[in-house]
Amino acid sequence: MSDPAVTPVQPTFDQFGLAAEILKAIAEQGYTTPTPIQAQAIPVVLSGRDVMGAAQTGTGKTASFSLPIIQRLLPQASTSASPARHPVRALILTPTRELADQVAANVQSYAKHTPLRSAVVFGGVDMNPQSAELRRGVEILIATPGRLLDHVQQKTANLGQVQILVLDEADRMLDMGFLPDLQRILNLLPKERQTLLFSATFSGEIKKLASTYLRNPQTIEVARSNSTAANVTQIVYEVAEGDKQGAVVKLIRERGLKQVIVFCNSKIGAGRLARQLERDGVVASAIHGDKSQLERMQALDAFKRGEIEALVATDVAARGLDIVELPAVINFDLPFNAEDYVHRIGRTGRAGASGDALSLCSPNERKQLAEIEKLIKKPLEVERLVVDAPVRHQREERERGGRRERDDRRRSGTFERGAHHRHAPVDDFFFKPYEPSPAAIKREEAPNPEPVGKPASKQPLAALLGGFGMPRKTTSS
DNA sequence: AAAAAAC
Repeated sequence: MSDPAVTPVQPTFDQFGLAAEILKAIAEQGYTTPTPIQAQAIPVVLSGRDVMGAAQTGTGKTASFSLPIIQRLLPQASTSASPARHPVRALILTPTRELADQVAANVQSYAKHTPLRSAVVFGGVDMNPQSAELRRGVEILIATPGRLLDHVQQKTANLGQVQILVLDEADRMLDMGFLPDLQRILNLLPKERQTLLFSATFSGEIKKLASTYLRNPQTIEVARSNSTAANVTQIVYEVAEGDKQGAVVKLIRERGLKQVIVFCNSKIGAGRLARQLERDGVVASAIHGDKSQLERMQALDAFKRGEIEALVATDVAARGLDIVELPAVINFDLPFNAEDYVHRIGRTGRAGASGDALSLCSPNERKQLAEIEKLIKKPLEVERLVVDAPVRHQREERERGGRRERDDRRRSGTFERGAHHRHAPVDDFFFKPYEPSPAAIKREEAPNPEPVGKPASKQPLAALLGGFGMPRKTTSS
């Protein structure tokens, strides 16, 4: 579908007629050439038209709306200190707090040579500093919906003069059940305004939202939706569920990964994996919705500063987060929602850099893998990954089934519970035969040896070669 | 099925 002829002269930021203060900030950020979405969106936003934008994160989407918004607000910018002279004129809504924070940092840097003021408000942190900042007056407000409505109720935010609204990651906001909040916010805004809607996909719901709240929008689409970047190498490793942790350590060590996000499907799983990685000598930290906002921000900052090797995350970090030049992401679990796969691996291979997306797939995740391949319209390369010293306790606990005590889960990861390890794992055939390496033998002699499991010879060779061909005994209905 | 987001 893409037309190779449409890559003419290198465009520059000068061509848009942006103010010198903005161009200066862009240059200071080290940007010279607009990305495709920027080249397309900036003129349209400057013209005042509504926009329906489809763009992956990592395509320069934030600048594509921030820069022209700043330009459009600039002529009205007041240097007056009076808060009344600084009503909210542009409102940017995002689904997650981290994304709000990040967009705000970008806006701040683009507007730093202008008199425009920006602020960010989101939940999980003290409202008072936010209220104080809002009272001082801001032209550009970045927010998550819930906290914004809170401020509206407290009368610290007045949306009556908003001229430009941005709905960033709109599909995500709908997924997260923000529609009622969005509707309430939209009803507070002037009808006469410019609305920019960005979404990874144009689902029926998104189209409905757009037809209700956008006026004659210009559609902008860069890179087909649901596609994955060509510069990202995707590998799927088939691995038994209980060996995933060992597999992560192995991948990090073998590939010498200094900065990697490891995605898990559950908050408990993410917390547990982070602790286990730490025990294996990987500097790791978890980020998920049960962590306090402070912990979340600290983990993210430490990761960005390179103080953490592995950031173990739920899908709170799947979208929008921009960590420069992330060399790799690992999917510890395959996401339930195939679209989330695209978002997760969008964390690597940013802005032309190459990246690796490494996914662990256990036998019971075959269906998810198939869904992903269907969505991205290409088969994924599947390799076997042999883990020398499998850590089996997790799987055993799970497969012991009903006998599990309620808080087993929380304490899993403790090796000391030897009595619980007497059952042989049932799905060892997955990557057998098991040939212990010297390191594995050493570990077998360690204080709490794991049973190695049923001899592999009992399993048909086809199971080994075919890998995913074996049906898994269902453990529940 | 799980995650996210206001107090």
